[in-house]
Amino acid sequence: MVTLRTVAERAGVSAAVVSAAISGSSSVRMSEATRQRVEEAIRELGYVPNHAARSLKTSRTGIVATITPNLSNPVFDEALRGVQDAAEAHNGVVLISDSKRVAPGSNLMSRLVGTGMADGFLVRFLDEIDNENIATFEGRGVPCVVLNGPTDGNHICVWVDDHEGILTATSHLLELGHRRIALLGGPPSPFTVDARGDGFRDAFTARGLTPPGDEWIAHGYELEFVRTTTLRLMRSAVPPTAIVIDNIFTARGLLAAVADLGLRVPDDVSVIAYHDIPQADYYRPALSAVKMPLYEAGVRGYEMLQKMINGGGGRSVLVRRPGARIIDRASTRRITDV
Amino acid sequence: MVTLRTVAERAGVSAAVVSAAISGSSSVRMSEATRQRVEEAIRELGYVPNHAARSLKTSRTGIVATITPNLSNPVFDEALRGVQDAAEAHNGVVLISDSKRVAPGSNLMSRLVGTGMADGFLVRFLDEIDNENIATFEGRGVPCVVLNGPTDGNHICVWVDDHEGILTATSHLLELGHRRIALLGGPPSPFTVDARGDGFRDAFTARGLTPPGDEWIAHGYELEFVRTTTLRLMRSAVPPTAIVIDNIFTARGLLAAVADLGLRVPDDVSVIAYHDIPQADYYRPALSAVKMPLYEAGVRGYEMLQKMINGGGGRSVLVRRPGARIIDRASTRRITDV
DNA sequence: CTGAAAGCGCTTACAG
DNA sequence: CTGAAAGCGCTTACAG
Repeated sequence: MVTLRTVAERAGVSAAVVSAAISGSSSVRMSEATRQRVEEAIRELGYVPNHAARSLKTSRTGIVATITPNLSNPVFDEALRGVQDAAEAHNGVVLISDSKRVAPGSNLMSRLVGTGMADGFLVRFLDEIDNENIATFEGRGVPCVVLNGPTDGNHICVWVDDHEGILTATSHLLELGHRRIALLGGPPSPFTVDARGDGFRDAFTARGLTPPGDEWIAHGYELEFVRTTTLRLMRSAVPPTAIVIDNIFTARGLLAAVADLGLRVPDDVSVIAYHDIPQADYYRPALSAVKMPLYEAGVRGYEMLQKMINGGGGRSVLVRRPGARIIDRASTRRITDV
Repeated sequence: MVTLRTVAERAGVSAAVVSAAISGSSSVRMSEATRQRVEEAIRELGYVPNHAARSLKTSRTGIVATITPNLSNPVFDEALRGVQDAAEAHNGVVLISDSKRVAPGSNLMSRLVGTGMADGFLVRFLDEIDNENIATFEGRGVPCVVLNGPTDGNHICVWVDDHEGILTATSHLLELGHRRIALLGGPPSPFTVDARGDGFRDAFTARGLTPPGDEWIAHGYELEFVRTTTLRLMRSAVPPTAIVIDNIFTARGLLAAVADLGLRVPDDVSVIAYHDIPQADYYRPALSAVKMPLYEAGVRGYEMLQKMINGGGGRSVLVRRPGARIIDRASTRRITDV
């Protein structure tokens, strides 16, 4: 194995000089000629610093762990891309874990927390398990940023503005003439304030309209829940003419139900999905969606976590730039009379 | 910070005893009473061994890195679940990376390789970039197992039997009476032997039938490629009555093209997808698919990698248990005359 | 401008 | 059955 020592000997300098040449430490200065010699030796030997030794000494790993409920849900993928790009820019590495495996008290959890394997955690908040995990991190003083959590709660959260997002989606439908609109899906809110429901209702009240009652708002995240709820909604005496579905991944459950009833989108129901994914173009009809700054939230989450790792205080933030944007495809239509 | 020393002092023993109590090393023996005392001290202090110190000493991290082209492709998700479960069983941790970021010569690549951040790599093989990455690992003597590679090539590969899988899908269509069948999608084969194409053709020849010509076989992995190819195929003078699509994720491109032509599945074309995902139930029509032992391949890949990490020689293997299985949903139909 | 020394928190022969 | 010592490969004051 090639170590610092090997390089130092080859270059005819001490280990301290090699170390400084690599990390650019200011406490050790050297001539340009020396630096050149060291760099040449590094190249010739193919030297790479040992990660374990480095982090033992510095108490930093450069690794940030993300914990997310469902790896193959493409909605989180975009936020994750932001996290990864930010990490790359900071010379960091991202360790991705599935929260089903990082249950509180699990083997993996205890290996991750407190061993110094990672400098901090980015947790996608969805349900009670995540909540317990977050508490575990915070209880041990491990830096932790929550993605998709309430910014007015007890944790440091970074996410997009769900209120604005759902309001934008709903407003789009209202402007197309729809009045009988349902809000479907989205995780059962673990927060005191239900940002999604409020956004939905506020779109109506801002226009002087009475928002639909609670029977038009359903919370749940499973495809099967979305499917059966859509069935119930569309079979009711006065069915909705449009549905806001959170999110585009679970929209498949809605689409299946509509097809099973022999109905068509957008002829019989308009559909707009919360969050956008590239594949939406390939749905038939292509799904209209509201695009949120998920990528930006990922970047911001990483940066906030770094700040906390470096001893700075964390602060919850709602990422609002760029704002919610309608990506109009083919699943909504204008209606004149109902 | 609570260290080994703190625990040793609390328990009134030396550091060596604490270390042995934790790792079960056989070189140090102790009385049951002593072990109890140590364990109590560990519990009281909430001690967790420092990962960096441990791996510096042992040259093992317990971390395995997986590199995969597309995190949100649900097909790989199942293999990844296998990898993660196997890791959990071995007290290991899985670090997941996106291969678009681990480009050869990239920052991330050089941080991952040779620094000892991970003990070994599991690389999902798809294109030229992955190929270069694999070469980099092997060139540096870093243990590496390739998922989805050719078992008769130069690398240590673990994957499922694509020949059997596509043969099973094709046979299913043949048994339903189809003769004009196309094979669509799948990565352009980087291998000398095209297992998928062979499986397709062998299904015909095994029945004494002449397999379709090359114009009925298309290789490509992008949704757009699948869409335009389907368009071309279905618009030809004598279109196929059935299509085998590799894989179920790119099937969306096919479905979009069929819908755009005003055709219906399975009335106008039967469709069977290679690889199965839970969401297939929610496609309309629900997509029939061939389920492969992807989970098992993930487990096996992890285990093979561990063997290599421990100095054992690796060996390419095709995971064949359980064998390819048809999950019959609603996208294929029997035809009597064409 | 450069080198020698201490030490990060562990594990593992080795000595008693 | 238990303890003292060396050392994994780095970084960082500190001394020259």
